[in-house]
Amino acid sequence: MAKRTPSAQELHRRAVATYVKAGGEESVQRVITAVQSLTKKLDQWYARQLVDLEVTAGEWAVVTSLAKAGEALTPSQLAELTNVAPSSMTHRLDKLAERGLIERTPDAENRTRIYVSLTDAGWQLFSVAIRGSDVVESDVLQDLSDDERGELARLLEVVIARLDDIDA
Amino acid sequence: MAKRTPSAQELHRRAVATYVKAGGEESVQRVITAVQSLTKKLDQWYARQLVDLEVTAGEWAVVTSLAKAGEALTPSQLAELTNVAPSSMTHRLDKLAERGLIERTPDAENRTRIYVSLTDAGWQLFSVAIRGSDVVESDVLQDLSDDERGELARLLEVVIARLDDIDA
DNA sequence: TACGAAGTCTTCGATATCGAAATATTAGCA
DNA sequence: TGCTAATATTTCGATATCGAAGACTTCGTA
Repeated sequence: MAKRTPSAQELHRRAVATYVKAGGEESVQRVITAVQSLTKKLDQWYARQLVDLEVTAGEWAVVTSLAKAGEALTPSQLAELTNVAPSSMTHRLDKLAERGLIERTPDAENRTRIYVSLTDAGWQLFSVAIRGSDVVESDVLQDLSDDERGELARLLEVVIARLDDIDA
Repeated sequence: MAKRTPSAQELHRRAVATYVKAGGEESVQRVITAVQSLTKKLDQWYARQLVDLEVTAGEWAVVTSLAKAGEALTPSQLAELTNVAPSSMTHRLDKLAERGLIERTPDAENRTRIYVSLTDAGWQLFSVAIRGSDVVESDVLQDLSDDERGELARLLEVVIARLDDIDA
């Protein structure tokens, strides 16, 4: 390769500069860009871990959504939560059901509706994957003290509290 | 729908609790989960904006990568940057070239290599989209003071500086 | 120079995703 | 009740993506 790959830090600086030049506000772009770069890098690591578990990113999104919800969800809700078309969910659930990770239960009260829930095997897969990724995530945050982590989390949570009020 | 959709804040709390229960560390999961939820929500908004511009998320990833790089990139580099298989990039670039947003230039020194660059139309599209999304992003951060935005950016940049040293 | 290994992009067949239409059920209301 | 609209899932055809293999070029080294 002709040029050495620039550091993540350098890429971040360039990205912010580019967005500002294109008309973005600096104080906004510094935050948003940082969040995006972090997610992109994390996604690359998750992708590798998922290969080992023989689960696609889309299937994993379904498993985590169910785990986080703590209750059964419908295919449409899962499609919304995982940013995918409802029609795509059908096949995805088929594959997950084949592997015994989820199960579909018809709603007795509304026969157009189906509830999807994690099986024990699904929970087990979730737990194994989380413990694996927690190791990497821990490494990523190693330069932040406990106080700084708390402050970072607090600031992000302020932003999250605002999310529902926008657009609608 | 049977139950009201829970707030983003409530979803975040549940998510952290779930990850901790599955074996994750709380100070880590509070941060990582917050970053993920924020990105997911942003992605949903970007998706709508991109529909208006008649660009897919994958095509947009190529445009931003080129804009941020500030120089021509090869298809492999673009595939790496946008988390996609190299073979998928071929067709994506075909579509972008058809629309006149990018152009391919063979490398004179190494004939196996092709350089991809943004056309003027490509830059223009980028600029329009950034100015549009900056509005939403500004709204998202409206509850943070300038000092808080600076602190949030600083903390995230500390994390980013660590990214390259992990895994390799 | 010669030749095998490595690098880069594309092609190919299989699979996943999308948006629109089809199917079926439920809700609202005259 | 009966009719229309809304809701929820699936089916279908077109397109996008993937991993493996192919075609070509360059590199390393004897």
